[in-house]
Amino acid sequence: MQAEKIQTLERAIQILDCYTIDQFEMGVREVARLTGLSASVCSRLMAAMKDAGLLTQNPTTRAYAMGPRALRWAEIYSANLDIRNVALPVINELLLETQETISLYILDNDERLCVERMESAQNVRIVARIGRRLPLYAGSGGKVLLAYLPQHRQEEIIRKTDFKPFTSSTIIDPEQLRKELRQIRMQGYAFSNGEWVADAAGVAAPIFDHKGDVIAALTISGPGTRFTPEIIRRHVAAILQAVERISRDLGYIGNAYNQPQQNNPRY
Amino acid sequence: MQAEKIQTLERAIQILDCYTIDQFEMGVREVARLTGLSASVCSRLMAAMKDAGLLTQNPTTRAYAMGPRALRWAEIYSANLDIRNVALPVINELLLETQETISLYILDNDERLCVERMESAQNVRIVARIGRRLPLYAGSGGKVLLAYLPQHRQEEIIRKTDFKPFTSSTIIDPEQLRKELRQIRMQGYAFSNGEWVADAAGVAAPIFDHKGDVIAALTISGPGTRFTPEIIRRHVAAILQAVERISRDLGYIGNAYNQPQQNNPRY
DNA sequence: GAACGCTGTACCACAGAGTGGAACAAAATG
DNA sequence: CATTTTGTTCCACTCTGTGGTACAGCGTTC
Repeated sequence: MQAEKIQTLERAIQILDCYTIDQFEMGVREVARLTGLSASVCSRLMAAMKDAGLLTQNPTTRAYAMGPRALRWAEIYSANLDIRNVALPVINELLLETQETISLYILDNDERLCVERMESAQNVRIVARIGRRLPLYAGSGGKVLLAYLPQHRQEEIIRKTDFKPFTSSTIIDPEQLRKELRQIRMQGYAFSNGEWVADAAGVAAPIFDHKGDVIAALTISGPGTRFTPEIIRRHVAAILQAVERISRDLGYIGNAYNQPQQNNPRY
Repeated sequence: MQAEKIQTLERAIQILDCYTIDQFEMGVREVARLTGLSASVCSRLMAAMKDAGLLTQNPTTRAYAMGPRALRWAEIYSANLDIRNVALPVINELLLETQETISLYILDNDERLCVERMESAQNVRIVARIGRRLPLYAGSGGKVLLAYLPQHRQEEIIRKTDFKPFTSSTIIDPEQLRKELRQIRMQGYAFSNGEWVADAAGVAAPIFDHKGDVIAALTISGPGTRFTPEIIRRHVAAILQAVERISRDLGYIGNAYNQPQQNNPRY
């Protein structure tokens, strides 16, 4: 089942993964250094990827940058991700209502993956990036996804996790995390302040599919200074209403065995 | 310079390209048929791509669909496409003002490539798809890009083009196209009605970079029935104002040798 | 329920695709 | 002008990827 890796493919992916939002232009040699591949391999692979449109080459610098070819693939993936489609209009409304950045995360490979975001128009705002991967133990969205996982999966991930203190508020004690996850399950939403990025706060709530499984987390995030107790209360109410609508649109009918949020003041 | 193709890479790309918005789930054998590759090759490559996250596999059907891996690459490409970033807020305003679908196209490989779109919220609307490729000779956006190309490039593309009548309104006579392109250059914008999709009309205008080259086309599109002469006049005014702002934000200072739109009533 | 068609995957001998060190020209740097 | 660093090309070698075949599993169909 765990098939043999295709070397060429792995290497091509490795090369593309070198590029980031900040490091968006890199030469062959630099990529070779980062990947540990030989310069000739990188040169040939990257030239081929240029021909395919996966990379572009600056004619003067001769350095490479990301190309447009992946756009269509990403679009196809997104288009057929039905959570995203259902959530989109609700996210839009939530943005108008809260004036903060709204993001949608799904669980992918023991991490959370941002599949949609709409950014606040305010000058001071949280920028989210579609396609970005973040840890599960830091930030409200991550904690929500972790909290609603089946017990054994949750425990497995916590045990595997190498806790790093991104900020002074990051939860690095597994026992404290477990305690907080229990509380999140009880109240139906999560709150965080500066766990992943200092000064960034957020509230998050889980989205259920027709089977009653949690498949995504919706978050409202912004600078911590704007998250006063009164505002937090309003955001919690807004996000609970939003995830309720999305979950129902996905065919979620009630609460099977996830004993969630019915004893919460949702409206 | 035209390096030898990397077979494995080409094949992997070929496989991913089989998937579309409508055909988003396909089995190994079907992909093999479409690509002409052997089933074993497809199986192995696709299994590897699954491991990489480029594809996902439905555990019950065993069929494959697009995976999330390409999201990040697309995001990196988009993030560093400065036209798009500059255009985004203007597109947003244009959507609010016109209530029609707004799209941004760049020239890529003798075709136009949609790199951004915002959709009208109206029930009857044009749906655009980021990453989609369309021909240059049909539709307002394509004609604009073609019109502002250097003469020899324009001629080269027209000669290479295999004109297909997508609708009864599609321009398939090269001479008529040339005439229309000249007019577009003179008036600074393009209009089309049902050239690419019947019942779909649009207006488009060019975006210039700091060198005075046209790097993109912005379009307003919607059902032809809504495009009355009065509305068209309003949309033309709106889009000219929009491309003016975007071009200026990109460092476009005036009109170098592209002798464009200064003798038009822009405001 | 047997026979069929279909699926995705594992196997393995073989060919050739991809490798990587060295050599190259062209810029950039000192 | 020497030196370093860039991306690319070359070519003999090797190991990667190939594809025909076989297999197991699932639905239909007779």
